[in-house]
Amino acid sequence: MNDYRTYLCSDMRLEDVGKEAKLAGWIDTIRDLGGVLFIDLRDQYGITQVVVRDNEELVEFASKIPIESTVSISGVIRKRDEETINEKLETGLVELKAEKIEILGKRTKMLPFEISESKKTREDLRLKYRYLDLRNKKVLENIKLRAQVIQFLRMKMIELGFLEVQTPILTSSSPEGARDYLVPSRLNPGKFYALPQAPQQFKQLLMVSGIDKYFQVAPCFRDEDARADRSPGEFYQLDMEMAFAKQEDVFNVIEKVMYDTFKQFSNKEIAKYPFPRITYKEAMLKYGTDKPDLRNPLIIEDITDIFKKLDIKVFNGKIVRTITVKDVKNMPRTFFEDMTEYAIKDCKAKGLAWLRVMEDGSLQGPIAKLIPEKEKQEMLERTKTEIGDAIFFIAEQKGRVEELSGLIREEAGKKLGLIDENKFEFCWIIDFPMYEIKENGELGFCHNPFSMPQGGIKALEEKDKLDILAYQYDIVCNGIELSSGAVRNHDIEIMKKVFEILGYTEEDIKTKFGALYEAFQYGAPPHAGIAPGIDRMIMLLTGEECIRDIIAFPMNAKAQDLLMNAPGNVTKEQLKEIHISIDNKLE
RNA sequence: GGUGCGUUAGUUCAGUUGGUUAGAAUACAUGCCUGUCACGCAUGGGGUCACGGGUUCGAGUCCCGUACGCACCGCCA
Repeated sequence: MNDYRTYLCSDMRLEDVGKEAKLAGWIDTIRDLGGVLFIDLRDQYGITQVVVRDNEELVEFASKIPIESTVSISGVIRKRDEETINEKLETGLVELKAEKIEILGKRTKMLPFEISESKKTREDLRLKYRYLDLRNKKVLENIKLRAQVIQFLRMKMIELGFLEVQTPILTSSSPEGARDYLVPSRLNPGKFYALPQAPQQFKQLLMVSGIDKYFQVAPCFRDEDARADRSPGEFYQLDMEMAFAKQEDVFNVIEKVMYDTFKQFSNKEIAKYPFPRITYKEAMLKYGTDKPDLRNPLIIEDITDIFKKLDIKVFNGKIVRTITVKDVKNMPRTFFEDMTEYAIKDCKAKGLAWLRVMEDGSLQGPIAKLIPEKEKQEMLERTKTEIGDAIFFIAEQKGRVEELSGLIREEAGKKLGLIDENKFEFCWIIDFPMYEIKENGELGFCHNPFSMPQGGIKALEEKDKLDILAYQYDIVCNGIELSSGAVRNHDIEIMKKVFEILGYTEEDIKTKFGALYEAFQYGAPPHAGIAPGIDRMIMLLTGEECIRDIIAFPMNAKAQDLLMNAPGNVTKEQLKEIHISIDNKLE
């Protein structure tokens, strides 16, 4: 290959025995046995054992090289003896007998942590020395997988006829929900660019331009707080949009891409597409969430009507939902007590009623005696509860009842071991409402204002506002929301009406979405799209629970880059140039 | 902005009811060892117990505050 190496550390095989060779890499370990010593030499691709012997001077020299230094070692490839073969290594049948060792980059400082143990090390330290953390094979594997996944996604999208178009990073602030990152403009004093929260408006404008199928591995920027599965600051989406397309057209593309990608990079079982389509309303009722984990077989039922006929204090005036757990006759009473404690402590519920159906058909549990025989039978039948099963009861106000029953469903599924970790279960959540009542009691958009309302102008004029649905959908996998998407509203008249309902004028639309508003008056195609989160896909594929583990140079929870010291201070001159002065009170 | 948990050797951790010289593993240094592969063995150096205050005869240990870290809530096309 070149002066440093003629082989990679993963490549030597039996057929190479006898050849002169040169390897370059990092010293992973040195095993010094006195007269002979072994070096495990590591590069991105693998590890090869180097043996140093029969040369006192070279052995002495090698034994003093600090591990994690970079070296170039030349010698002859030899076959390992039968009893010294290492089956754990790809290169384990051979080794390089060193004749010359050259130190290329000596490690002169003490390592802040052991490379092989870096995943167990304090996170801020790992991030500060990320380049060392990335020497760890397991950490590197995630970054390699990420590269492969992104390459595969690109290839798939191109195969399906999509065109990758890059959209600006320096753009204007958009009223899309999250906080913007702002960038001051030197040439335009007092004015600011914003980094895109998503290329939403650009991709819709591309549709108006005549781009038929757009996609982009798109960086997105949002100034919001982090979570374990949410990187602060920046993240990537597989952004896509299709002209002359409806909801099902988007589904067909994404189902193929998701299925193929997950099939390609995971051994877990994936249900073949079409993925189940679940309406928002049904999801909230049956799973208590708009991002259900379908690996969990438990289903929530509504039996409010049965309790309406009775007069039981804790249920009166409440919506009553149940979760039937099958075959729990051998579960100890503590299971039910633990569930109740979970509901009260972790979910801030007032309580959690439950009933179990005993061998003789009798009911046991805190509310067993309060329910008359007729209603008992009706309840068991409706919830398909049989001997050996049990029911949990969730009684709450609307809104809260969904949330709480969703949490109970999730916890019961976990506790009973019902969740198959070897599966990916995708689904679509469809028919999101167009509007919802916000916390301040006012009507607002449920998702985003770009979505096309179902039923058009007619529905907007005639229907109860809260009953109006949008062509708005989410794709969910194992309880994780990968993305939202929508059929967009490309009709100015409908758009005006949509905003008018919330009290916005045409002027407001012009101010907020000027470019789109204008463009849609020059012949816009109906279009639809979606933007699955790439980071979350990779988390699912790697099984990592922390988003930082699948990003090469992640920021910490406070959106700081500990390696590069960002955000950092700038000089007065720099500030002056961009017409910014810092409020002294902040310093 | 709020809540919870945490902070002891370079690193990962232990440290009993508050008790006298704060330990282990690993890393590091030195030495021994000719077939190891997480080599082994021996010896050694290494500590502002996060910081500040308080209680106490005595604080790594109990209390209060601060800082930092992580998780969660709020927030999040």
